[in-house]
Order: sequence, then structure tokens, then C-alpha cells
Amino acid sequence: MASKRTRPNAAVRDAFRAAGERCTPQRLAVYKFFSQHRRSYSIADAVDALAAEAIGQATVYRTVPLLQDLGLLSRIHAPSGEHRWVATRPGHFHALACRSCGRVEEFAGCDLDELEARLARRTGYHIEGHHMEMYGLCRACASR
Amino acid sequence: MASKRTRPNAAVRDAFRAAGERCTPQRLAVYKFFSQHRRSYSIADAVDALAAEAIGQATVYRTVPLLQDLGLLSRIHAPSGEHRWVATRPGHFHALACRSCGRVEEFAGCDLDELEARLARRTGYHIEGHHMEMYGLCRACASR
DNA sequence: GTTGTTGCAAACAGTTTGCACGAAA
DNA sequence: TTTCGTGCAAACTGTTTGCAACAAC
Repeated sequence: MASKRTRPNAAVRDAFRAAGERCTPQRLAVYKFFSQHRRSYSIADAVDALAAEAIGQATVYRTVPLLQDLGLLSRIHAPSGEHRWVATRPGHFHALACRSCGRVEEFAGCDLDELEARLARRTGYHIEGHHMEMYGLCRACASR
Repeated sequence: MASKRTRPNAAVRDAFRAAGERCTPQRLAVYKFFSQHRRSYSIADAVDALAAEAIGQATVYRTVPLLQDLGLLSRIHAPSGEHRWVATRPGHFHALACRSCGRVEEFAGCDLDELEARLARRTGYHIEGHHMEMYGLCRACASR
């Protein structure tokens, strides 16, 4: 199950290579941090945790957008406005996030094509994409 | 049409009163700034523009969340991650935003109830809400 | 060997806060 | 007259950058 969501080191390595980016232990560690659990983290979380491996905060700040460009990480918006990050498979992605523990479920089918077409017709906009997230409480947090 | 989207001073005044908040010229000016055009602005935009009326930035920073609580302002997320704000009617709100000029169209019907129910069933989450935005280019920006 | 990456610390930007004054109720 | 809001400036938080040493290729 985890193998469907996260990628083994070799695959991450290939993603770097394909993009002409160097594969360093620090970058692998940043990806590993975010992909260890199926949940979102703030950059501060990552900086704190990775300091234990002597990885500097500048490296974390530089690596997160890189992983995003490679499609390995996605930004989500907590209801509070805070930005958080989740390890994801490349491609269209939506999150259902628990606002209490940070746990995240991915889902793909969002059925927004028809709504998009209708809005485009009504407004004359050229619609390029959308951003959608659901939030609430996971089963464990709800029953607490 | 504008009267449907923005509110006359008296209505804004009432919104403050109803919430037990004082109605000051500064607060009215902040709301007026955001509601003047059907588009989104960053807080920096508001600070710059309102400095001309001798309104301090702390006041802007304090007033924006207040207007949000009153349902007069909504936060949207530019694809870049930047936060922007739009004057809106209270209630369920979605934005279709032009990423070039900042113009915003409101729409309400998002048809996500069924998807929400399906996800809740599948994941066991108690879903409290969602966040959805569309972005692209408005007609004017697309034909340029 | 060449080029890109890292860690550090300093710089920077955006946001919040303490306080004395002034305005709303 | 009391209470709350405002403006200013300082403080604070989160993020970015310059640079010398170092590691990937």
C-alpha cells in the first residue's frame, strides 16, 4: 500500500536524473521525511526534524519547491490559511485532510469538468485548472 | 449588479453593529477598498492604497480578518501560493479568478455534496467543508 | 576537474504587538 | 465617561540570499 503512494529511493533518484537535478542525500532525506506517513507537514516541521540529521533549513526551503516541480510533493491549504505539504504521486491530486491530526487521504475523481465547461461558457474565461480540498476530522479524531 | 455584490455603507455599518464591533471610518475605508472592483487584492495592495488616506498598516492587518469573520471578505489562494482577498456576499462562495489581472467571478453551485458523501463513506471521515477555486484567464486577458 | 549543492549567518519581507492618544458609543 | 480602535515604531516569524567549503557527476 505504501509502495503505491511513496516511491522507493531508486525511483526518486530517477526523478531527479530525468529532470537533470543532482541526487543528494539531503534531497532524499527531505523526500523521505514527507513520505514517511500519510499526512501533511509544515516546512517548520521538516526543518525541525531534519536538523537532527544536520540538514540546514536553507536546504529544506530549497528542496521543497524542487520536489513540487518534480511532482513528488503537493501544497495544501489548511483552513487556517497555513501551507502544508504532502507526498503525492504525480498527476491530478486532491486531498481530504484531517484538521486535527494532519492525516491526508488522496482522491482523484473530482467530476469538475462539467462545472468547468459551464462556467467557461457563462463567463468567457479560459479555465486552466482548479484547486479543491476537503477537510474535516478523520475517524480516530472524530471519536475522541 | 454591483449592489448585489457589494454593500452600501449602511449595510456594512449594520454588520459591524450586529457583531458588537465599532463602526469607524477606517474600517469602512478598508471594506470600500476591497469592494470597489470585482477583483482580488493582496494585503500589500490595500496597505499601499490606504496609506494615501493616512490609514496605518496595522489597522489594515487588523481589519481584514474582522471583515472575514463578518462574511464580507474571503481569502483566495493564487496558484503561486499568494493569499488574496475578495469582497463577497456572506454564505457559500467559490471563486473563478483570472491569474493575470486578478478579476474574480463568484459562483455558488459546486455540486460537491455527492462527492463529499461518497468520500465520507469510503474513508470514515467526518467532512466539515471544502475549499474550491478555479483559475485561468478572463476573456480580456486571454485575447491579448 | 567542473559544476551544482550545502550549511551558516546575515538580510529580508510580511505580520504582529505594546503603548499613548483619540474617537465611538 | 468609558471602552475600544488607531497610528507609530519596534519586535517577531518565516523565508531568502551570499559565500566559502564540499560533494555529485
